[in-house]
Amino acid sequence: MRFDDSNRNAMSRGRRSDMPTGVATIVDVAREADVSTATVSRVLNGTSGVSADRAGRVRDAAERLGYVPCGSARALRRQQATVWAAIVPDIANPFFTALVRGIEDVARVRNHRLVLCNSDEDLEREASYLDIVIAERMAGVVIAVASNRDSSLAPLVERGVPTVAVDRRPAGSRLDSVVVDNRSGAAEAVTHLIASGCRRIACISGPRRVSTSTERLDGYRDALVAHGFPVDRALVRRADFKEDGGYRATRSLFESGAPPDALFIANNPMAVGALRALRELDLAVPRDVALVAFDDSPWTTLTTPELTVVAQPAYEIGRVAAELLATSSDARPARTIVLSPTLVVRASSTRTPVESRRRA
Amino acid sequence: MRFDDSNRNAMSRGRRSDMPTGVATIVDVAREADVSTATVSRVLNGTSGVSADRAGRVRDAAERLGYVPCGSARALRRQQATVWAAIVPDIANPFFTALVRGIEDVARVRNHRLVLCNSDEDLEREASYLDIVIAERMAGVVIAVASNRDSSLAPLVERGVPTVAVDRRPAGSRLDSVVVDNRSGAAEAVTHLIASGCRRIACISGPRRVSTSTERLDGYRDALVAHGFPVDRALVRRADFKEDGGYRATRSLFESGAPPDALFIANNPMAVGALRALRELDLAVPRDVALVAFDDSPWTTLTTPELTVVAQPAYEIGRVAAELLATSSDARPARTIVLSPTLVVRASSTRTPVESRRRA
DNA sequence: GTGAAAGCGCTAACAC
DNA sequence: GTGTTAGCGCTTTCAC
Repeated sequence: MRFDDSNRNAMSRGRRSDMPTGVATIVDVAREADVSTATVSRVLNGTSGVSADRAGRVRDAAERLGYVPCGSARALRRQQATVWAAIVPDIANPFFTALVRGIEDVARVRNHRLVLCNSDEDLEREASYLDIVIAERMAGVVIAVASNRDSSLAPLVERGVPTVAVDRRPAGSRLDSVVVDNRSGAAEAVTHLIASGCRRIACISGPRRVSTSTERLDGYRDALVAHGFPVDRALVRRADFKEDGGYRATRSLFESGAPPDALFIANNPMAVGALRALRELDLAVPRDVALVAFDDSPWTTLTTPELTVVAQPAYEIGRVAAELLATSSDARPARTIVLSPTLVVRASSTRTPVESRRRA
Repeated sequence: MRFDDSNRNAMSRGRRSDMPTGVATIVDVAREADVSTATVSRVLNGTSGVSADRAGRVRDAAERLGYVPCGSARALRRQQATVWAAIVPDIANPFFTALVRGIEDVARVRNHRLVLCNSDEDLEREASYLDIVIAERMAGVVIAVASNRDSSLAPLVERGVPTVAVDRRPAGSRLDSVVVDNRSGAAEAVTHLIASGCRRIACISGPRRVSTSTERLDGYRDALVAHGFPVDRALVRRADFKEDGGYRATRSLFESGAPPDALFIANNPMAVGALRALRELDLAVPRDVALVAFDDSPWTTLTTPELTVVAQPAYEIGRVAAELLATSSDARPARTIVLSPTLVVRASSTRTPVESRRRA
């Protein structure tokens, strides 16, 4: 079949006129500009070596027909898409949205499209998105894994898909990654609670399968041990990093015989749940319970009292990860970049001596 | 070139063994299973008419090679991808994340992929995402437009891309859409403020180009007029639907000669900014200023006082929109589905008579 | 039931 | 500079 005997284009170009009604292809543009498809391709891809006259005609024709090159055909031919994927476990968590903004901004500058995928902390959904990444031959992935162990990044690595891990560090894979020093951040938070006079500090951490959970819990223990406090298993809860998990963990802590006088909560959504529980239990912060949570967010200064948090440089994590992605190559060895969190002390954790010790 | 003289596959299959190291194609699977590519395709697409024996061999081979069909090639051939796009103006706004969750859940059931795009209320970014939708020949779009007028959905419509508008209603296009009754919701909120004894009710709305801004402002005016209040232009601000805009509008309202005694704020991020401003100005809610905001979110019950809001059924909007998208066809006429918002009265707007009228 | 082969829209050799 | 042409990997007639 030759271009000129194709009747496809009669259809794709509307009934009577030259108005682009269907989908214009490169062939339509070529015919409209009276050049070859190669020339069209060259003009539209900025390849040099086309006369100004013809280039102008091509651009006009493309404009007139509302031509948008077909991404699939292009990707198929080039064996490479320009799309990046960001896979995060919770799109409603401000930490991850800020992180995504960081990726986005780099992607735009680098001329990459970014699509966002929400794994919802679910391995199956994550796997299905990883399949898409492979199927669409995407140009790169930034991922906060749903699990350090089971997240099967292996297929990506095997196929040489540039991949950067953020926030959570997948076990055993030699990948570029950008994380924060969770352990120190947590230790600093708990040390601060100790300094505020808290004695029974509870920790609500996340699921075992996620590195940040474990590291933040380790930091909590470090601080207790460093100050000669016992590490009481009854004061530790593993929740799911979601609001309801934080709520239930908090209730369970206070419904036990010996309630805590402080809460260290390992992420933002769980802090929302915890605060809800404390309201219901009619417990005042910081008088009855002091509180420090991981991750800052827009609303943490709107509560009464304002929340003390371990703030992560979320936007920066995303930005750095995307830069790493943009410059990734088999040549250079995998890098792990560790950024530092910052303890932001506000009213929820500062207790005057006279106020404390209400409960033994 | 025939299949068997292709040396591409030698490369794509690793150095020595059958281990899938590069990217396996349908040809690899066909060879491995000793069938034709047509048969592989039939098996993997569930087309009937393949013997159990061969089907089994194909599945085994695909499994063994870690074969993932190439989305571009498939889309190119089928002239249709299965991907849906959701384009929203602010990914950090809980309203939109909830809405996206609604879309996601339907997409999964309907076997569509969903990618998320953040237009950031920016027409240029929105346009660039619309280009992608066209370039990738996506199967459908749910969009909350950045502007009713200028959002150029026309290319989508011309090309017959199934499109559903949510939250904001694009002017003049005959599209399926799912919105809430903003005007009534706003009127109800303002009526409630009036009933609480507020006299100088200010409104912080969004940009002119967005329908929700105008509708919520109209509702505000409706309520004032209905109760014989003057509509004072000095009490109306147009901000940008973002936190800083809410902050600045609030400061400007209170730095004017005659400050309001109540604030009606047209979305959630601006409410964050407003609350921040009120804190700085040392104004107490609801004593000095009563407050009602559009959109509920996880933190609205964590502030002191809790926030009175006009809650939208965000998840439901997304769900309905996606159902509309799934069942869209040229055959049926465009539908507009209007859902109802709910006024949730909390402490930020309820003022005891004795407390009010501090300022004339 | 099964395979051969055409061709989706594009880019990149390769010819001229 | 410009055009011709061979496929990228897949689905889908069309023959058998």
